[in-house]
Amino acid sequence: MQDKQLPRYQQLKELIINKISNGDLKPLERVPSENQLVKMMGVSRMTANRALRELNNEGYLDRKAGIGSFVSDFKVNSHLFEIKSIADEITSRGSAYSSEILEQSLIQPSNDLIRKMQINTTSQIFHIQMVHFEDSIPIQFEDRYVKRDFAPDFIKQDFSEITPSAYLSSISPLNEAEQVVSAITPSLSISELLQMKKDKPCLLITRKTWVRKVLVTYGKFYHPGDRYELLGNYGPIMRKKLSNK
Amino acid sequence: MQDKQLPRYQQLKELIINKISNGDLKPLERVPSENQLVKMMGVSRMTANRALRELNNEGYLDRKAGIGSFVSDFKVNSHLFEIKSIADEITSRGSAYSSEILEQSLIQPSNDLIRKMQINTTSQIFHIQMVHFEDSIPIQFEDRYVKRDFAPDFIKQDFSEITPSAYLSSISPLNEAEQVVSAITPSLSISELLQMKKDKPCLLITRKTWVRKVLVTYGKFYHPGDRYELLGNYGPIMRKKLSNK
DNA sequence: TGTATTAGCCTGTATATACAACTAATGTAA
DNA sequence: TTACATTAGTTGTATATACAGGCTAATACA
Repeated sequence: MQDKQLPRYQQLKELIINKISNGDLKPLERVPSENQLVKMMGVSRMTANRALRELNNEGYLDRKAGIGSFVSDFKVNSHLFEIKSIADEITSRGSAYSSEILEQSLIQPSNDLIRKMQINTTSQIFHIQMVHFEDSIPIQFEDRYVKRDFAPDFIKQDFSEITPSAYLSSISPLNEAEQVVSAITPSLSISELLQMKKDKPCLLITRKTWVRKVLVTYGKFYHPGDRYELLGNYGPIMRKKLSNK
Repeated sequence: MQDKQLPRYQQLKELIINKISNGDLKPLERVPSENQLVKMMGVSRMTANRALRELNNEGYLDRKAGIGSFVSDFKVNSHLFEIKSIADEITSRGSAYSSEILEQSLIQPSNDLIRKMQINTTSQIFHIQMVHFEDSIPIQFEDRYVKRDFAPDFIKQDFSEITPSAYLSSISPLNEAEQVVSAITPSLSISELLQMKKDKPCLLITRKTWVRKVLVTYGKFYHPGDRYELLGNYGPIMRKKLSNK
């Protein structure tokens, strides 16, 4: 695909990111030190340093002088939060997660969708609609489209076991996203799905996600306004301190 | 304030950030090259390189091999968007900006505010309420509190000339923020201020901003749901390409 | 045994050096 | 004039080296 090779620090970074995202390296697990990378990978220490330092800045790792580098226990506050699965979010609050799937199909995209997803007319698109519950209370209605080439087995998945978001992340780390947040009055059908009172507002998140500059999913996520808030941190990543025990 | 001095690459970064934020360096303007910084500042090229490279990663600069480094014409999509002044946002859309100030005073904080702003009971806090208009249509109701020590002259400012957000940024670059976005049904008074129809939803942004780990402002920003959307980009910053002319 | 020291590993920073790739401007030859 | 080559300045990457400072565990010593 890409004819010229990436710089070595970038190769190092991707190697480590891949090990994190496929589970080879688990949160809080130790990652090779700079000097180990020097020996293992045949790079200079400064190159290893740059790779680890940037992964630290990007929130993948936690580093501490005198101790070492460790996979970050992130996904909570990180700038990657938008990729976080709603199920993780709910369970991390100590609540029970469940879901109900309304539709899961392969469709011919409408003209509107062709424009929004920047595809050609012959492409086929997966479509899923489901409701996510926190302690049996509906917290999100998900209406998502996924490019078929990116996730050819999307249709076979059991999304009561793994959320679409988590499944897509397992295929490849989603590394770019754009989201538009707005407040709307929901349509009657959505209002009923979310068990909302009449005329109550809805937080609508419209999100596009890219992998290597290629758009792979487009989704709308409706939340009851009185049951959901969207948290964002900006600036230097507020990272958990490493415990010293 | 801080007893031990910052590393040199960090000093370089802050020097340049300050020149950008106080207008010494304007968008698209050239910043000293790495070799110029070597001569001017007496650092090695790698140190200058690190400073400029990180400023590039953080969205402050645009760099191009063979050309140079330039102040980013950002504030549109950048991760710093939350600091952007609503006035800039409106004028950059080609609309006319105006505002109406409802209150501007020095108050004794309530217990609730003391908790939210992490202050002690003797502190005094500035309070401002105003409405921002786009082409004479209300687009935001701002309800903001500001620490007195951070901006002692806050009360004297004419915020029909400069928005509170822009004024605070001019004192010191705000480098950390947390915002919570929610959808609410506005109170009657806010609904009237924003000239909204009854039962229409409101996008509420609650934002805290820090300077060097110290919270300086706490504000609530109400937007009519049908007239405002919040855009966020995540992952590698999507930066405008430099034109080559 | 208990305590202090030391050795060794870790990250963090800083420098000097080198080469590659890109761009703009200049000089040169057809 | 035009086309091509050269040159100088820029960023991008990579290496080798050095020292500082944080932390841990082994060691030496009382």
